[in-house]
Amino acid sequence: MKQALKQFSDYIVANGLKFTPQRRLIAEVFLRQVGHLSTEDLYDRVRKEDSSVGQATVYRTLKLFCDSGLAKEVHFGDGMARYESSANTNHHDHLICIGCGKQVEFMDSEIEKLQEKLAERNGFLMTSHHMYLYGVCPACRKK
Amino acid sequence: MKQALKQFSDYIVANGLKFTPQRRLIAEVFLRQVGHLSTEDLYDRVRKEDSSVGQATVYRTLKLFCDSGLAKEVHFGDGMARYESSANTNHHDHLICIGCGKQVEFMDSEIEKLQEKLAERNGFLMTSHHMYLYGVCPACRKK
DNA sequence: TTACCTGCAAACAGTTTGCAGGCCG
DNA sequence: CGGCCTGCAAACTGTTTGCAGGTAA
Repeated sequence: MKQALKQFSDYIVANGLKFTPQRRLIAEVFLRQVGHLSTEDLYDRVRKEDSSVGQATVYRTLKLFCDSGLAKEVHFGDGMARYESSANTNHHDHLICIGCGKQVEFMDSEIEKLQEKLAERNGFLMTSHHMYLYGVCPACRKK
Repeated sequence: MKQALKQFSDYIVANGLKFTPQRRLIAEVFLRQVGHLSTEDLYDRVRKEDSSVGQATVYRTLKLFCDSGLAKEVHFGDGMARYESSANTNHHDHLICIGCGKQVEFMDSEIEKLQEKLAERNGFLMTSHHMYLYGVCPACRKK
């Protein structure tokens, strides 16, 4: 079993929960994805492999992913939650094209350092952050 | 008439729309606020001065604020839009306490510069960004 | 066996929209 | 006077929840 999936099943067992076929399937499909996934996307993909799975189960399982540390919820400001695996991928931020919606993920340790400094300057102990840069991508700039 | 309010009425007239009492009231109440305001907050405040105003009008007027450049929509990831005046206040980002929800607004030109550089490095022309830092505020750290 | 889970559908919260009447310009 | 606006309520969208039956351990 892959590492991330094992981490999930361990979490489940450790908390007296059950590692059901649905949870396994949802986790497998989710972990296959490199970037982020909306709940609906994930639901559609899961249903392609087992059409009997309910939407509520997907929602509930995604919550479980977050609790277990397997996934993280991210928001792009369009009133729809998205999730990304925090097991395979490292922390990153988002660069989003306002023309075509293309998304680039990046990480800049210099910015990260400044953020922590800034939080500290305000007396805060920083635990996490979200950063979204919006702009026009190379392809859209040519149009 | 205050500058920001004038900007709004100008925009309205310029687009062949009407500067109605409701729009005026909503704008006045909105502009009175220093930080950000949820739609519901604004609705409640407006109703204290004129209880006949409908919720839909507040929603529609907030959209109009955004179109006119008077306000900007911001998201904190709790599934509820908030708006802040872009007329009186300069651009800023948010530092949010995960303990008590306290919010500090800040602006750091060093970070801003790095963000633009980064976007450019990816071929993007940056137009805007959102940055949210989450952490524990001084008061909550002591608990 | 017995929690815990599931799918379903109803419930929810925030937001949008259709409509009949009202009012600004 | 005519087109834009309004309040109301119904519709919508993403998400959550109650329930009765099913199932992992």
